[in-house]
Amino acid sequence: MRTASMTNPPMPGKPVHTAGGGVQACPITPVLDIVFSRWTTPILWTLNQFGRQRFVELHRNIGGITAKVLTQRLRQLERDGLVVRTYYPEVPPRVEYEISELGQSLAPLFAALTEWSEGHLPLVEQAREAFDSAQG
Amino acid sequence: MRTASMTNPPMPGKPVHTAGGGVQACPITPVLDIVFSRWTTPILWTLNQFGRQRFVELHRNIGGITAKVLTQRLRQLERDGLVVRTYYPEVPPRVEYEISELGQSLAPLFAALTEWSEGHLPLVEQAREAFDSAQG
DNA sequence: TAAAGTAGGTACCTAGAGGAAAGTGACTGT
DNA sequence: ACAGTCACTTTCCTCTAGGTACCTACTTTA
Repeated sequence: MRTASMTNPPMPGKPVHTAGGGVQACPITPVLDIVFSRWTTPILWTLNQFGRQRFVELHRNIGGITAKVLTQRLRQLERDGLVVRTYYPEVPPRVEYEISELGQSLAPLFAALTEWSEGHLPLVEQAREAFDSAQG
Repeated sequence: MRTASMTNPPMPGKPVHTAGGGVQACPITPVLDIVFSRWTTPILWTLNQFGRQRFVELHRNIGGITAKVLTQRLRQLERDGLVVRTYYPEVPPRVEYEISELGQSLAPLFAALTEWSEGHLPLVEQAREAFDSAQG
């Protein structure tokens, strides 16, 4: 019975890490919804890595995402100021996406995550095998 | 019509950032499923911040999460080696959770995310307002 | 006798994100 | 005349993560 949230209904398909009425002292949950929700990270990473791209290029480069969801996520990222969309009213229409300055400020975070991944993902895999062989 | 994945069905409720058949060159997606999926971040952050806690303490400190999901996420984090669970077979049973050494290696990442959040979340909020007032 | 606390387990159900596929509009090439 | 391209948009449908509710076993307290 939560009252309808007063914050931004306009954008559809917003993922929500923070559930109903949590006090959430955790300061990094808001970032998750913006940067690390489903599909946003591959999009930002691809744009940051390969630079300005058209819609279909991006679609091919990411792989597995549907056009509908890609559009949704790009709108969301544009609204959040992380991605810049440029529309050329030519005929076949052309749209190009690039990462914004604000989006580029995420680069160190991505680098840190990649580094952690390289160093510690094998340990996670080890832990899983140990856990699974210990339990039935 | 994807063939049933051969990787770990044992653990229920695994969130999946990487969809069906993506090539995913993006190197940080695996980390998202482990560390930054729903509820795992608040759990890890709370354990890292306030240290070893019992189940109900954790439940109260996080807020908004149900006992069932908290149990699921804690099992998953234990399996991944990020959290250590200690069971005391006393008569009101007692269980204590603490962050593991591997989990502590995430602390710099959390700090970096918090720092980014403090510096750039206001800009995201600005961008949203600008976008919303530009569009109808 | 009954409730409360502790750490969950289990069964059922719903909301909503995300997938598949078809439509759109304006023009170009054959 | 008709197909094709691009960047969506729309409709329909499925799947499942997560919520609600109820259960365990044991002891202490009212």
